[in-house]
Amino acid sequence: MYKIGELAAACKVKPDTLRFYEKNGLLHPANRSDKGYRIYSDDDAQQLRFILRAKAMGFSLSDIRELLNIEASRSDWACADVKGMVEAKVQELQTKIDEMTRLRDSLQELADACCGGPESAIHCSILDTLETK
Amino acid sequence: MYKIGELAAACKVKPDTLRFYEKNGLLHPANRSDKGYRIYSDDDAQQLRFILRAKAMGFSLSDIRELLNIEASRSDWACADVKGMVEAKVQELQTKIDEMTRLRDSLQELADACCGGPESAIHCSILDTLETK
DNA sequence: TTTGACCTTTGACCTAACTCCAAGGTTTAT
DNA sequence: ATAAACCTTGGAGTTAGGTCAAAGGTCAAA
Ligand SMILES: [Zn+2]
Ligand SMILES: [Zn+2]
Ligand SMILES: [Zn+2]
Ligand SMILES: [Zn+2]
Repeated sequence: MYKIGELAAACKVKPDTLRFYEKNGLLHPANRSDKGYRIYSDDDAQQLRFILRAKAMGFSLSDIRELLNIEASRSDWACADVKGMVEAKVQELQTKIDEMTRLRDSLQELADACCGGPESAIHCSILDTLETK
Repeated sequence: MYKIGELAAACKVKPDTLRFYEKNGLLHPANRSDKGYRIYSDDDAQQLRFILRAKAMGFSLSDIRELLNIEASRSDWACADVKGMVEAKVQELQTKIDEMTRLRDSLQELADACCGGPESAIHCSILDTLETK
């Protein structure tokens, strides 16, 4: 059984983060002390670690809420459901990667065309390109 | 000379966007009509196109403010300054791309380990992995 | 007993880049 | 002349994931 500061320290997050997760339906402490302090169980601690691991894998908090629902009653779901979520996330990331790669290449091309020298930018091809596409 | 709605339509943005750019020091209309309407000149229109092109290349509005400063007095800057900005942006994008690629690969690995079948997720390796790293 | 480290709640603030709304004045078309 | 379509300002709301501050209650050690 942990008080909020203890669990937060153990998982290297701030107490406010745990309150935020609670407000957003991700982690409710098992109970409260008679004075109203949040008391977290070992199961809660494990669930927090689940949340943090999923976050580190790139899932949003709303993805994680879904994953926790599935985890809470695994037998109601199929592997296909879970794998589908993960693959959708892969696709989402891939789309962003592609877009950023495209931007990076355009910028690199822009940079390559500029002499990069110490003289005045009056003739700078980068500015020229931005000025008149 | 354009009223705000005309310039906005010509560049496919909303009037509110132009007001936002003005408030943020990116584009001030050349003058105002006697009744207070914003009046944009052709130079303003060109500057807006500069802004939109730079945005499409991935520059933030604060980057663009800097680019506009340079553009406004090109002779005070060197090509090296401009090229440096662009290369910093390339590096910034590259860092994000690398991070997202790492995430994508981890997720793909997670997905590959799951059978993805229609049976119950009780044995799902994805959930197992998230539960106990 | 008193200090200091905890805990509680409510609610504001942060970044980025808009987007929308309300209440009112102006211009344009019919 | 009047209605639609425009313009003005100020200020609030959006998304995501927290982070902080204020005002007060609680607990442990010296
Ligand atoms: Zn040069
Ligand atoms: Zn140059
Ligand atoms: Zn399976
Ligand atoms: Zn599975």
